[in-house]
Amino acid sequence: MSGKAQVGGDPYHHGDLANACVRAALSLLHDHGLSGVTLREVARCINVSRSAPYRHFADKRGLLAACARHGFEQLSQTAARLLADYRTRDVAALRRLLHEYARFGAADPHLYRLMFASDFEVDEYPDMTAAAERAFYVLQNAVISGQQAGTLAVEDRDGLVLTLWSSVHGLVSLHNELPTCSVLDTKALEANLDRVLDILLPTTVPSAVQATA
Amino acid sequence: MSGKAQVGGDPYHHGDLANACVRAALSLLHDHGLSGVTLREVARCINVSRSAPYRHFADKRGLLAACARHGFEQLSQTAARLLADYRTRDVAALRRLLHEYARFGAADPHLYRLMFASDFEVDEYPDMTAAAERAFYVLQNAVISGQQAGTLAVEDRDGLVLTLWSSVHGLVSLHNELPTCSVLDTKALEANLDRVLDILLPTTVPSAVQATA
DNA sequence: GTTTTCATGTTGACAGTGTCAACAACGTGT
DNA sequence: ACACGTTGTTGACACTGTCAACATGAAAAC
Repeated sequence: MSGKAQVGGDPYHHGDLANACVRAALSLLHDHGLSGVTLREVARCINVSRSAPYRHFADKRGLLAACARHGFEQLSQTAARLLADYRTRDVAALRRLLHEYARFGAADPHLYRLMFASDFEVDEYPDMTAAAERAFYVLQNAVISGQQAGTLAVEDRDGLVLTLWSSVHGLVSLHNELPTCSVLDTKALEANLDRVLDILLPTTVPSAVQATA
Repeated sequence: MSGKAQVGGDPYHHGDLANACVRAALSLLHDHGLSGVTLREVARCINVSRSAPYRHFADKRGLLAACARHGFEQLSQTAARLLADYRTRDVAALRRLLHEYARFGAADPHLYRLMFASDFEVDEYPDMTAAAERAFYVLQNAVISGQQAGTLAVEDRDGLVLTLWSSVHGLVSLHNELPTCSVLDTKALEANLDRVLDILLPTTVPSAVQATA
């Protein structure tokens, strides 16, 4: 039960092979795309034989699912930290959150694609799905808080959550996959995100702009 | 120069191998996903030797890009036909178009993913990119027409196009990739699309009902 | 009509991959 | 001290993308 965490002396029994595999796979994914992620290359990166990962993952898809899960957890943690830092719960906070989401998606397009466009079956990796669900809860709560703070007024609140998430996800996806498409207008991702949010979150400003003013 | 179109007698010289490859690949993609699309299997489907496709496509990616291109062309043709059938150019026509887009994306999730989430490089397949651009043009024109008809009033018109497309694309993507996600509320794709469009395209119905009135 | 040429299809071969069964090394409880 | 289970290794297999060398047949040149 001792968490020996690879002190370096033991060539056998790596100590933390599962996490090491995920880290190596994430690194390969970031640098060389999905086609660059090979079980054999992953093993090579961490100086382990080619089929060692099979003691920790059922197959290659299992490792990739673990990578996607890691991505979702990183996303929800980042978002939760951001929301914790800023105590205010108005539209400005929601916008900050969505910008953070966009930055996350743009920072590692290959990982983002793995998270949102790899053909995992519906109930194949419940851990991954749960992690994804947790990330969405953070966004949903931000919208609900914004509404309770009175700066968001909509009938179909869950519809707004759905719309916001679809829009931002779609925008990130388009920027990552078709960056030269004319509809993106050669603008940067966050500039376009602001255009989208200006339409989706009209600041109903006339009476009171309390947030940043 | 005779377009002999495979009369069946000639086992050699297929006659239309390039298109046959694309069709077979599309069929395999639809039925078995991307991992089921194999050059060897494609060749097998059309009774041709394994490396025959190399006379028509530089490599496997080339064939896949041709499939994606086919998808984009099908999309823009469907959309253009729809717009031609209905002569009206109001918000209702725009909604019909976006529903058609959603139906297209849901009809073949694997193809949709290939079109919007396969790591083709930016300038790698100009034909495919051009076909994609043409499809977007149809949508853009529908929005412009809707605006000219007076039923759409927005400041940033291109921003609205961007927002609509991001939303619908994102929604389709989420439905395809994470169909059980709670934010989708177990509703069908087109029901959720209506929720999104109710927010994005407030009907400002003939007489009154200013959205935030 | 013969011959040349060239696009198109075939076969053999190779390196690389995911995966598994059989084996080896190590930590651990008895 | 010793058996055992966990973890890592090696050999092997089927399959893949890809290419060079060869085969075929239709059209062009003569």
